[in-house]
Amino acid sequence: MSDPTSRDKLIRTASNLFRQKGYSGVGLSELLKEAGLPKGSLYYHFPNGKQELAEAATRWAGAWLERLLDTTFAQAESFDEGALMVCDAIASEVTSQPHVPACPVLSILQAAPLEPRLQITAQEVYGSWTKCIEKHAKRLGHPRPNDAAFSLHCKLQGAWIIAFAQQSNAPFAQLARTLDQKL
Amino acid sequence: MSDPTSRDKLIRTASNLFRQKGYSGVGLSELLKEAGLPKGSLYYHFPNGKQELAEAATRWAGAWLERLLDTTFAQAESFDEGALMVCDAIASEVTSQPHVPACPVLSILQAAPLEPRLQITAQEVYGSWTKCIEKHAKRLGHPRPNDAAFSLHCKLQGAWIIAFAQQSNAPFAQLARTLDQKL
DNA sequence: GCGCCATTGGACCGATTGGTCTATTGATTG
DNA sequence: CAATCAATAGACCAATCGGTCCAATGGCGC
Repeated sequence: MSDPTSRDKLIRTASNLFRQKGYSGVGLSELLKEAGLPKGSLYYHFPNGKQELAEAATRWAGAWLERLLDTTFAQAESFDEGALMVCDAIASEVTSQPHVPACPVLSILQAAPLEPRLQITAQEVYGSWTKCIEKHAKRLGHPRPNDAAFSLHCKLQGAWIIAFAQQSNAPFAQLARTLDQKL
Repeated sequence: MSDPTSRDKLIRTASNLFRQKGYSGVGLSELLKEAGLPKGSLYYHFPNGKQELAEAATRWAGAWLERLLDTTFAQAESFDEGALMVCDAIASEVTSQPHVPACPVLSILQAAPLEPRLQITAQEVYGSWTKCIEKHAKRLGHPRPNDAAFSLHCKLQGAWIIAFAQQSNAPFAQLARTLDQKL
């Protein structure tokens, strides 16, 4: 059939770069040079070009984070404990890289006015995360699963953005502390 | 001396556009056309071009939001009440415009790897907000002003991003609800 | 009315943008 | 071996990018 490593390489590289510089901040030439692939490969695997690649990269990274949320929460015995574990999990994932990457959705968010499909993608990926957290909130017997999931999602997003701005995982550490104090 | 309306017009227009499409998503020609000014004016008022304009626009909008935080919290009689009022205040400001704008700092955040000055700007503006909230937390007798300020800042940032993605103020309404329930 | 200078207007530049198109490669078939 | 076709390689394109530069403008002091 086809070589999965080439398409995969494009998605991974796109995800990395977009999460650092944003959709509009990354040029195709830069992306392809980083991936070590020619332009022909991009438009073979993604006929709609940059937008289609960005969507695929965001969904790919989005699914990865959803798995992280799901498996982490699965080990928790209470919602509060799960929230804390998720906070630590994201913090360590984010800091394991030389450059602290932004949330995958953030990369395409500001391109939404230009590319309507990306706005839909962003909403769907956000929705999948909230739903995943809500599922575990329900399972762990939280009285208001939906509100709890939304609240945690908000806090994580906020901490992630501040961490990205500071290029440090300190905000995640502080978020963990405030979660502990129920602030 | 000089006409303040021209420089001002550039800053306002830049702030609006950057908060919709991000720093890299806005071209100079588009910006100048929107402002109704020629290129000469931009480089007269901002010799360092786009980057300097973006920094000025972010600081300008940052100071505006700080005033909003300050005056809103000043009317509160408890930290929790202040947090709720601030949430509502931002929500109504954001929804009063045809396009829900992102947080001013977000516009330049993804350009930080390219323009180091903008990263410093982002950190300073974020810091000014947290400090402002912390000041009021202290005044209102909160036991942990710093953690409380950070936590509220996180929640607001998170809700703002989700509101931007959905182009709706519903996330602010839900945040207000979860604040009420101390989630 | 004249000269000065802050400001504007916009032509122009090389570099880069996202995208198209065709020639070529190379592994897999018959 | 020949034919096929998925996949790569990269030349090429018009459009736009951010930035430079200088001539024209216009209000104000003399």
